[in-house]
Formats: sequence, structure tokens, C-alpha cells
Amino acid sequence: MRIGELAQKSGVSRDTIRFYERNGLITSTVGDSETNSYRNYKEDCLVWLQFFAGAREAGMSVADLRSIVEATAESCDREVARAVVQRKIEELRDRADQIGHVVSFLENTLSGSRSE
Amino acid sequence: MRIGELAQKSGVSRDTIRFYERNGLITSTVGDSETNSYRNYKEDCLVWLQFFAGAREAGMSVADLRSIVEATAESCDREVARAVVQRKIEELRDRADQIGHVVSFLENTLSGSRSE
DNA sequence: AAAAACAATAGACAATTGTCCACGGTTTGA
DNA sequence: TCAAACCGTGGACAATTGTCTATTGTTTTT
Repeated sequence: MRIGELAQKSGVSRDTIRFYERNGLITSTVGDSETNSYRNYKEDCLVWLQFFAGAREAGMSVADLRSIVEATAESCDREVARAVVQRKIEELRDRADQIGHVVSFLENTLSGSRSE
Repeated sequence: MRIGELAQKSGVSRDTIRFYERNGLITSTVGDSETNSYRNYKEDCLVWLQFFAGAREAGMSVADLRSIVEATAESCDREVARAVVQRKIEELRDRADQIGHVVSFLENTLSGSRSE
């Protein structure tokens, strides 16, 4: 798959895909053409990109994502990957709790700030 | 209360407090001294700053915070404030849901990526 | 074949969210 | 009184996360 198709399918812009690639979030291979230098993306990338989009919305940084990608890469120890991902899961749960507190505060603001 | 005390009590740095003030998140008054131009912060600011710290961690932007502060300011209509805050609460809940999805994905990554 | 769409690369630009520094003045504690 | 700690201002600097543009070349469509 070339970048345009990937962009269209994932909803992530070409520029952003390239940005992610530069930052080690995805990798591509050079195509087999002799005449161009178009890169080739696997199905795999699409899944990751969709995850990235959600994860960024959930507040994870590109650096966080890179550490997950790296940890789950073939070369790494399964247990290491497990630990890294587990850690991120806990961070996300903390963040969700944090959101809960903020929501509570806001709800108090709503009910507590009546002028009458 | 002067900025140093506020910083110490809130755990937010002086520079950040000034940054927030520049961005309309808090306000201060000029002290009554004739000789200096030290600013004066009310107890109120401390509560807000603590909220800001949590809210930033929860992923709210400074712009989000400003809109909440502005909406809840005296000058604004109660109903407007209510709507703005309610909107933010919903955004936060969406974000929490989003985190849930990401966590699920990561858990699948964990259980689904065994090499055996 | 010509035009339109696509690709790679490189670098400029921008918003956000702070931090740090230097300056000159003030307050406070020893 | 003298140093240390504080304050305000203004601007420089930095990381993050992209977006946009220009340039050059390729592929696809008409």
C-alpha cells in the first residue's frame, strides 16, 4: 500500500504519517520499482495508525507510542513488552481517574455556583 | 497572598502561574504598597490552580480552562456557564471512553502477541 | 502526449506550554 | 546594614506535534 491509500484508509494525513515514520512509529519498505522511490506500507501500519489516532486523542504522546511500538517489536523480549504496555495501561487508568476528579470538580462548580 | 506563597501552596511554579495569568486563567490585584508593585492573589486562585493542575493532567488545554473560567465568571449568564461546563464534562467523558478503548487495544496486544 | 494526481525530501512555519535568564527594584532575616 | 530571598517585566529558548510549501520526479487518466 502506498502512502496515499494508507492516509485515506486511516484518516491520518500523509504529512502526519511521514512525521510518525520519522519518529519511529511505523516503518515502510522501498518498493520494487526501478524508476521511483515510492515507499510501501503493510496492512499492519493501518492498524497501528488507527490505534495512534485513538491513543493521541486519549492523551498519549508520540514518545509513549514509540515506546509501545518498540517494546512490541519482534526484537524485544516478550516480558519487556508486557511490562511496558502494562505500565502504559496503568498510566491511562490513572488519567481516566484524573478525568473523573476533574468532572466531579466541574459538576460541583455547576451545582455550587448558583447565584441564588 | 503573594505569588511565592501561591506557588508553594499550589505546587505550580511562579513562571507557570504568571503564564496562566497572562492567559486569563487567574487574575490578581495590585497590592496596596506604595513602594512595590507586588501582586496580590486571593484564596480563590489556589483552588483554581489546584484544579488546573489536575485538569491539565487529564488532558485539558489552557484554552479549555480559560473558557471554563470565563464562563463561570460573575459577568456571565449562569446558563451559559452551565452549558460550557457541561460540554467540557462530556468531552472529558468521551476522552475517558477513548482511554478505555486504548486500554482494550493494549490488553489485546498483550494477550494476542505471544510468540508461542 | 498532456494534464492531473501522486510521491519523496527538505525545510519553513505555527500553536501550545511552559522554562529560564537578565534586569532592576523590594523585603526580610541575620 | 548587608546579603539573601523575593518580586515584576520582557524576551529568549525549547520540546511537541503537526502543517504547508517548494522542488523534483512518477504514475495515471484523459
